[in-house]
Order: sequence, then structure tokens, then C-alpha cells
Amino acid sequence: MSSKAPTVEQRAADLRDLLEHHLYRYHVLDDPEISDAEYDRLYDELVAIEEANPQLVTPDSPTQRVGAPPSEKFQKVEHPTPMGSLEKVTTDEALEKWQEDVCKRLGTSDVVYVTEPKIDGLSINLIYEDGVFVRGATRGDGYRGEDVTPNLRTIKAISMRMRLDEGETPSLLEVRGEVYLPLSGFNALNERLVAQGKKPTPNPRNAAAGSLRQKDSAVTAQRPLSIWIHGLGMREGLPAEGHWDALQWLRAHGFRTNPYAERHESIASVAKACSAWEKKRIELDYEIDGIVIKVDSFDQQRRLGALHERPRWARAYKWAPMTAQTKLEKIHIRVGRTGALNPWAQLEPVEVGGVTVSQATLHNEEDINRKDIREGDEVIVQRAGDVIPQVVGPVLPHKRGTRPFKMPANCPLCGAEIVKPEGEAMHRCPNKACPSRGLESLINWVQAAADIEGVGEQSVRRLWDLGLVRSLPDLYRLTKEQLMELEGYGEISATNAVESIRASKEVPFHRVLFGLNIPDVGWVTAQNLARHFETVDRLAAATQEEIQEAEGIGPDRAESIAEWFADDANRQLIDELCKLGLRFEIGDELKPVEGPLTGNTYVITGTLEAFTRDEAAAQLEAKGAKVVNSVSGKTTGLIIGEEPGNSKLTKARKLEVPLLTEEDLVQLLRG
DNA sequence: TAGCCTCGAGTTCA
DNA sequence: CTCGAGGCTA
Repeated sequence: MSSKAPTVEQRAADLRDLLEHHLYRYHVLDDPEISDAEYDRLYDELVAIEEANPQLVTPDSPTQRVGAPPSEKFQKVEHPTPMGSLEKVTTDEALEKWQEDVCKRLGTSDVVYVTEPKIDGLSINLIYEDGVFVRGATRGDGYRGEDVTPNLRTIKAISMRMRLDEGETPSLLEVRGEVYLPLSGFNALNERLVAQGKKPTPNPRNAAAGSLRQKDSAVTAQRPLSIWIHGLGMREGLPAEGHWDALQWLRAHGFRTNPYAERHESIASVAKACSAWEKKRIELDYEIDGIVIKVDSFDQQRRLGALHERPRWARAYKWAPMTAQTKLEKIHIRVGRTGALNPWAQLEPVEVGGVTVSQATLHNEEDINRKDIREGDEVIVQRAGDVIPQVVGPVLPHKRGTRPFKMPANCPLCGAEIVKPEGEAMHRCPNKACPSRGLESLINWVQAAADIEGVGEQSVRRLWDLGLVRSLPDLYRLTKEQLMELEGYGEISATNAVESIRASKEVPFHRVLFGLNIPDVGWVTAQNLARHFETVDRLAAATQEEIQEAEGIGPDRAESIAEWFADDANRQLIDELCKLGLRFEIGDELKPVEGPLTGNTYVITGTLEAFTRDEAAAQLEAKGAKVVNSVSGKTTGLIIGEEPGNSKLTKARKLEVPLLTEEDLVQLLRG
């Protein structure tokens, strides 16, 4: 090492190399050598030198990634080589058909394939001259795109200067990739927008597109965009025989390539990878909508050629999209069993994640207006992770003359004036006699509380409309003859239904309590009340303070329970049900079980093979264990079936809760 | 009083 | 399954 201090020029050049090197370690190799703070120190040093010596600033300097002046308009530029698009396949059969075509054209079945996740982002073409990034453009129509160079410079995962070997001098290089917004960044961005009172972006792809098309690149710099590089435009002189080699070459030269690229010797192996990734994709921090499959060999690619700018040597295996666009035709209101008003969206039916969605809940007024959803909008619908579809937000600006959604002032069923308690999200119909409450609680009774076979929601609705059943006692007085008036009930089904209604008189006390529709009393509270008071008489006679002594009941719940029992109509209902023979005293079904698993708490997720979740829970409880619905630090183990819920799994991993298979469960039950 | 845990309530489709 | 909020505990 020379003892002489380096010149300022030398130091600036060294810093540029160093910074570029650390960006490479961080963004491309995902293996940083220095801390963010150390990086910042080097960066600040270079900024200081460049400020003092403006003549030393080079276009590829890491400091040039921010602060380009806002441009008026994006220039259209022609791509040196056109950016083709991919033919898609959606089934294994189509994939096999493609393979047959490939083999027939090539006259050999000796074909190697490379697969990569298909990123749901924006296709970008990057141009490097003499190893330096000079221009980048969006795909556009494939021939001409928009020049977004200043914005691309802000993306740290894009190298400003290639890592060239000694003597390597590619005069012009065209590199293709997909710019995307990581999900973590997308969520953070939306939180920020909402906090600023702005509308959140509907999905990561739109957010990325919006970020890249900012007029002011300083705004783009605020967005944590990233890129995966997946190919080259021209590859003359590239020392690679195929796509796989090219990916390694790109990575070595400073480009961020996706780590999940795989080589496959057979199409069966490709098909397996595609279906495996359909499940695994939720683990990624970015959205993918399929798998890109390429014939590896460049020679074979050349012989296969393209059709209408679509290469015969590549396919996109696309899954059923988890999000879709459709028209929100109308916003309806449903009144629930507690009187809560639930707006829901009637949608033009659309395929999402393999099922047709035609309605979705909109939760409440505040939620609708925060997302700025209006009737007639084109909206994005998603079914992410779980089964239940949600309306994410509008795609386009609103049509003229539309107005923000407003809850009706009166109940659509009974006309009562709607109230919205301060600080609560829900609007409510305050009328305790509102038909919605009676009907919905009857439905709750037949499907949840008493679980009556042969009488479902639809039958209850029709019985209600005919005026045959307007209350629980009515249900227990229903005759076979009356039931047979209903469409769909013959002699046999009516007999069976009446029999199961009669049998449901035997449901234990706590289920009856749950079915009474007492506000704030669900499954668990009903059990606690039954255990504590043992008979309905004692419960009904209890003061608010006495009720509060039961487990899990605080002042709020105690108040609403006491209030419910103070109502004459409710006391009368209990009397009637008592006379009809329903159980209002605790049996021995709630006796605490002492067993080998006492003190253990389990959560079950996914579908088990040998038993239903209820059966598994019952067997665990019979051994003294507790089974709850959400994972926490107190959970002894998470039992995992087929297609487990992602949120429970993630939480269990984070809290280091043991994961148990169905086999482990069987072992556990055996003792 | 904060933060964790648990519960209630509402939810879609095949 | 998720959300919001009540109840419990450190």
C-alpha cells in the first residue's frame, strides 16, 4: 500500500467502486458485508467530495440515483430489439401439448427447460453502453416504450455499472427485467397514504406502475421498488450456451436475478414445479401470477423461432388469478341478527382464484369511503390467502355525477331510524322488534345453536315469509302438514325435519343460551354462564355485579346480559321454551375433564384426513386439552392438516409454537 | 396502563 | 378467516 494519500479523484473513484460493490452485495447477492450505517458513511463521503468538486460527478455515480429534475412528459423510445410477449398455458395438458410441439419441431426429446417465477410487475428494458446504464424504458407496445430512466436510476437493485471482467467490453447490452414493489413496501406505502388521508393503491402492480411513472423521480425514490432481471435483448458475443448460463452470467455481472430459477430435465418435472409454486407463492415478498418456462438451449431457441413476436420456445404457466377486475353493480344493505347494517356489493360475476364471485361484503360505511368505492365503479376483487372475496378499490377514476356511498337513514326492513353509536364502526337498526333480528336469529338457531338437520336457511326464510314461523316457539310447534305446504318438502323430508326439530329440544343448556341471541354472548361466554349459574332461573335473577363474577365477563358484557334478562318479552320467551321442553339447566356435558392433556392448548388449521376439526377438538377436550381458534404464546401446539391457513402458520413459526402433523395428533390421543 | 389473549360477529362459495 | 374490542394480567 502506498503511504501517499490518494488524490481526491482517486478517492471518488474508489468510493464509487466500493458503493457499487456494496449495493451488489446487498441487492443482488442478498448478503451484505457492511451495515447500513457504514454504507451511509461512505455515501456521505462521496457526496461531500462531489459537492466540492462538481467536475468529478459521473453519470453512473451512486449519488446520481436521486434528484433528477421533474420531466414534463415521458419520451417514447424505440427498443433496439422488440420485447415480445409470452403465450400462456393454464393446464398441465396444454403444457404437455407445447412440449410435444417443441420436440416435434426440434426432432428430439432431449430438451432442458428453465423455470422462473413470473413476477406480477412491469416489464422493463435496460440499456448499457460500455458497461454503463444509459437508458431504461417500459415495454409499451413491445416496439416502443416510455423512457423512464431517471426513475429507474432511483432503484438501487438496478446496477448503474456492470461488473466487467478484465478485457470485457460489451459496447451495447440490452437487459430485460420486471420492476415490482415488494409486498412489505406496498403495505407500508398504503399505510402511509391512508395516514395522509389519501386513497390507498389497489394492488402492488398498480402501485409499482404509478411509482415508476412519477414525474418527479424524488417521489419514485421514496418507493422501495426492486427488480428481477430475467433475460437479454441482444446476446451477440455472450459467453453462454443457454438461458441458465445467461442467468449466471447476468448475476455475476451485477444484475439481480431471481434465486428460484430451476433447471428441469422433463416436462413432468416442470409441471410439478408449477403446481408446487402455486402454493409456495404466498411465502414470497412479491406477487407472482405464474411460472415462466423457457427452453434452455440458445441453439434450440433459435431453431424454434417465434410466431407474431411470441417465442415458440417459451410459455407462461398462469394460475387462476387471485385478483380480478369487475363492475360493482349495486351496493345493498343486509340487516344482521344484532341489528347491524351490513353493506354488500353486487358484482358482475367474475372468476377469482378458480371460483366465480358475484358478491362481497363491504363491512361498513367508513370502510367503503376510505377505499372510495361507488356504485358503477370498475373495482378490483381479491381472494388472497383466504376464501372470502373482498373489494379492494376502484381501478379507474369515478364517472361524473357519482357520489360517495351513504348509509340509509332508515332501516330498509322496518323503517326505524338508523343509529350509529359514537366510536363504533357499525350503523344499527335500534328496533328490537325489527323483522331482521327475529329472522336472522332463527337462522342462527337452526344452523349454529341447535344445528337442526333438514331445516336450513332457505326453509326458515320461506316459513317466515308464509308467516308460519316467526319465533322459536313457533318452530317447535311446527307440524308436518305445515311443512309440506312448502315447496321442496315431501312426506318423508317433512317427517324427518319435524323429528329433528323435536330432537333438538335436547340440546344442552349452554347451546340454548347461545341461541337466545343475547348481545355479546357467543359460544364461550354461553358456556361460562351455564357453568357459573347452572340454571336459567339463577342467571335471570342475578344482578349485573353477580353476572360479572362469571369467568370472562366484565362490566360491558354483564350489563348487556342483565339488560336482556330484564326485558319482559325475553323472560316470556324463556318461559315458553321451558314449557316446550327445552333444557334450561346444566347437564353433565360441561364438567371439566381431567386428563393427560390438561393444561395444554391446541389450535387446528387445515383439513384433517381421519376426522373433522370438530371431532379432533372433541377428542382432545376429552383428554383434558383446550382447543382454541387462534395461535398465541400460550398455544401448546398447532395441528396442521391439508391446506393450512397461512396466518396461523406464520404466527406459530414466529412464536416458535410446535407444529404437529395429523400423525402427531393421533399419537397424542393415544396417550 | 399497555399489551396480550380470547371472544363475538359477520363473511363466500361449492 | 379477519377485524375490532372486551377482559385479563404483568
